[in-house]
Amino acid sequence: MPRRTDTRDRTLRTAAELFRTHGYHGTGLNQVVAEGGLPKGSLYFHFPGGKEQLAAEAVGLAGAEVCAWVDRAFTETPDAVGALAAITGFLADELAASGFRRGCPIGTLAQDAGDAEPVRAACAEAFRAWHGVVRGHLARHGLPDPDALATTFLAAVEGAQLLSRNQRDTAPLRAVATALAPLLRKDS
Amino acid sequence: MPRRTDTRDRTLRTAAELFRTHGYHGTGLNQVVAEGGLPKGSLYFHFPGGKEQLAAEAVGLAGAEVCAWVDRAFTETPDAVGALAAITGFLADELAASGFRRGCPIGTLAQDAGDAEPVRAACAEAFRAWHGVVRGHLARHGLPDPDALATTFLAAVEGAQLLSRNQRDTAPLRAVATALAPLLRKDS
DNA sequence: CTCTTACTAGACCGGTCTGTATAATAACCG
DNA sequence: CGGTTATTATACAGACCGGTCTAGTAAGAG
Repeated sequence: MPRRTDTRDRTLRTAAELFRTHGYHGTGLNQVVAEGGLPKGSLYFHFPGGKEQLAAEAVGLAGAEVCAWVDRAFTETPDAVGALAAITGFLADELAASGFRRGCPIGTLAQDAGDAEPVRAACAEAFRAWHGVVRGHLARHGLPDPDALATTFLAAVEGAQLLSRNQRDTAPLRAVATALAPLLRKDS
Repeated sequence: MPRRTDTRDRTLRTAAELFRTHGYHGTGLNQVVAEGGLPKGSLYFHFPGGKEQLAAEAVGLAGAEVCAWVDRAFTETPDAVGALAAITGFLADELAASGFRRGCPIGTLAQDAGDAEPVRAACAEAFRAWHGVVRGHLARHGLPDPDALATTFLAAVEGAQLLSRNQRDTAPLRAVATALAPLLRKDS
């Protein structure tokens, strides 16, 4: 039986947008419905698991998009330093454009939806996939200990987003891009 | 007029503990009162600014403690590499001991209390102070570009806490300690 | 003892939260 | 046409939210 409306998808995207801005507990389902002009009656039809399922699926969606986008950043630049610069640069632009309101769709939920196990698991899975992509590219460039390096890459980018958003200043993202560069050169 | 009870201080500590565990919106004031065995009637006597003031002051308190502790880590170790290892090691132990429940008292609130301006400002101030301490020590060790390096230090530690907590594994904190070390040696 | 001030008890407000009813509508299938 | 399934409308339950209010207790000052 094929789906006949796009309500489910629109719900997911509206929710993802609100979650990354206001966090898990800071976002109400009524808010999601209102913001997206969505039919309230169908919320628990499409997501019988309630808010937790909604958030978990939103994280899954965002995670896949981030992975694809990071992968593209690495393939479209000659080396890892360029990829890092592209990634932090894009994040900085996006952050500033939103008035420093929208955070990372995964990191934000990872912080305050830790008690909702399905959401936590979805975030962990997204981070794992993201880490795998970065590690693969670092290894391809012949960098030493790509596993720990990829983890540090992720942590620094995630932390820099946090700092930049909180301080309403893209400086942390830019600082990470420059300070981390030496680790991403072959001769380090 | 001197204070006659320690209620205010106990409220602050209970709130800080709950906030770093469940986040800003995930923590209710009734919960704070119940958890700490605190007099509900006096909540708005001590904190007329309500939840926002409570959270902002809790962040201030935690921020000062973190600063002092980081400063000690740097003075008690011969070089920056040792300090980073001590810091991440302690954080990993503390995190694991709490069953991966308690996050950074500043970072957690910075994520999901961004709309509560006083709380956001308190977090920004705490990060600023923390950054100042680290930058000072890195400069003292003669490291180049201590400002950006300190920012990266902070971002990586904060991000690693996020990852470790979410994945219920101290590996990210340990990975950051090893991968970031080359940047903290004089001959880098 | 009296008075002032610091503090607490605990009920209560309107509002919002997630989640659940029941029933209506709308499309496809035979 | 009838029947099945997909989807939505709407009202509401029950709990909890942050915050306010009034009344009162108790400790120090004079």
